[in-house]
Formats: sequence, structure tokens, C-alpha cells
Amino acid sequence: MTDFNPNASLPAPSIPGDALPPVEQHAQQYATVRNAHETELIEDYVELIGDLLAHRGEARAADIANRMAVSQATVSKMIRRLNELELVTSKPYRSLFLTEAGQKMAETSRARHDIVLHFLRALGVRDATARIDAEGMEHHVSDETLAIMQRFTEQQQKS
Amino acid sequence: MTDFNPNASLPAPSIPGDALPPVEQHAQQYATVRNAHETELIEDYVELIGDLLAHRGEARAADIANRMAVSQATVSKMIRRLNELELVTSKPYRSLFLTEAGQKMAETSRARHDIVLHFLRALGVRDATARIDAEGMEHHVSDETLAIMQRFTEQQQKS
DNA sequence: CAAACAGTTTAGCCTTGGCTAACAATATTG
DNA sequence: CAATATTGTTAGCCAAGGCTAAACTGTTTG
Repeated sequence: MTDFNPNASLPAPSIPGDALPPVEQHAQQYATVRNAHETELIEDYVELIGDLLAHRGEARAADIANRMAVSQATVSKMIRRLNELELVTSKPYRSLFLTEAGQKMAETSRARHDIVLHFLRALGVRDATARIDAEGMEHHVSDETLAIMQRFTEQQQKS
Repeated sequence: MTDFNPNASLPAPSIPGDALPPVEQHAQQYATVRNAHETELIEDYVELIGDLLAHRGEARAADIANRMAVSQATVSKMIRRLNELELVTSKPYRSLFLTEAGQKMAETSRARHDIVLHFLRALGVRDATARIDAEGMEHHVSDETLAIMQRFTEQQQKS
């Protein structure tokens, strides 16, 4: 460590208490995030398919492509994966449907999503912003935090 | 739409107000998330490098690999990208340093991260959980929400 | 000061999740 | 009912972000 350090001055360790977490814990944080990323897209698809079925009665690849702002080819490929994972059933040129497992996942995702969305609104975030943030955040909120968010929202509504 | 619909009954549209958002808005949500994903890892690296420099005086590939729970090869490849993006400077086999742009990004990320972390703690989330959640959430929280979180945390501390 | 160890880089592989272009099937409509 | 429009699929491309194995550099130490 005899290197000249051009960053030596800033950013200064703002708060002494904010030292680096121990390596194992730090590693755990990143690993958890990476893990979430793997399932996140799958969940988004399943959740959207569930919503389309609930609100429209059918879920077509074209709708998904439009709503996700993604090409139909991408959706088609993804549907194959969802099939392999046994989350959806699909006949070519027909609406998609969710398997048992798919429905369970859709409900869980939807519930998560709603809790986060309602929480953000209860906090005072504008609706459009809340929707965007919720979409990104939902996969990274632990059950513990989720429970707290729900409680907060309920309390807010009472007053 | 003459298909038999095995999912017709559930999940029922729980709240009438929770209809699907208009296509453009919906698409915007997903696009924003996809966009965040592209920069997210970069920001994590830069933020971590900044932290290592601040707390340890140097940032070596091996430390990053350990803290991110990722192979050194992966870090090495990533550092090449960060170099191309002119966020870090590196001489082979020497500690990394941040460029101007890198420092700015590190500070912004750090600030974001801290706001989310302190907010979660103020909400009542346990420290270990808050750290994990913050790591995942930080890239998906809009400036608007961030401001609200900060205000909330301050209020909480006053009482 | 040579050998061993630690740290770094490179090469080459894999999967994911995008894309476009070309083709195939279904639906709509003149 | 044929032509056209819409929708879905396939093939083949790309970049990102992982990995292991092997080669190389630098440091430490017997």
C-alpha cells in the first residue's frame, strides 16, 4: 500500500458508525439481490398473466408484449420458459393459463406488489411514482419489512 | 375468446379500483425497472469501491470479490467495463481509484443507500434485514420517494 | 534470492433476456 | 372465400454477468 491515493480525501467516512459490514454479511446482501434478480422477471410475467386473466379473461402474448414494452419474440421465448417451469399452460395461438403453481405465484406477487404500492401511497408518494417504484421494489422487500409496511398502511388509514 | 378458462374464478379482481393501468403507463413501469437493472450493478461496484477507499484506503479486486461473493475473474472483467466507462482508473496489479465521474456516482449511490437504510430502520425493520432490503431497493426508489423517506426518518428521530 | 503463496488477468464457456427478420397460423373483412 | 391484417413462432444475433482453469505478476519468507 505505497500507492498514491488520489481519492484519499473524499468521500470522508461520514459517520464513524457506518463502517463496512463484516465480509460475510456484506456478501450475503449482494447474494440476496442477485438471487432476487433471477426470479424477478419470472414473477413479473406470472403476475401480469394473472392480472390479465382476472381483468380481461384472457392473456395473449401480444398483450404481454405491449404491456411490458418488449418484442413478441421475447415474450414467446419467455413463455416457453414458463412452460418448462410448469407455471403456465399454453396452446399455440391460444390464451395462456396459469397452473396451480403459477396461480400461487401470481397471488403472492400480487399481494406483495399491492402492499408496497399502498404503503408508498400512504407515505405520500404520488400515484404514478408509487406505481413505478413499487414495480421495482417489490422483489427486494423482505417478509419482515412487508409486514411492517402493511401495518403502517393500516394505521395510516385509520387516522 | 371462446376458450375454456380454467382460471376464470381466481384471483378475483379484489378491488375494483385496482384495474390494470393504461398500457403506456404499464409499459413505462417495466421499462423503468429494466433500465435500472442495467446501471444497478455498475453502481454497486462503484459504491463499494468508494467505500473501500474511504474505509480502507485501497480497493483491490480480491476485496471486491470477497464482499460481493463473486469470483475474481468476474471482478476483473467488470473492472475492465468500469474502465471503459471511465468510472475508475486502474493499473494492473494495483489498487483501483475512482475518476471524477466515479466519485460522483459513488457519492450519489451512497447517499441513496443511506437514506433507504435509515428509513427502514426508522420504520422498525431489524438492522440485518434493513441492510439486505436496502441493497436491493436502493436502485428502484425515485427521487420523490427518497425525499419522503428522508423527511420521515428525520421526523422519527425528533420524537 | 529462490520458492511458495497471494493476487490478477485472460481465455473460453454458459445462461438470460433482449433484438430483428422471416415465416406460419389465425382472424377479419371486402 | 380470398386477401389482408394480426398474432405467434422460429432462427440467429448480441451484450451482460456469472463460472472454472490456466497463466502471469508481485510479495513474502525460509
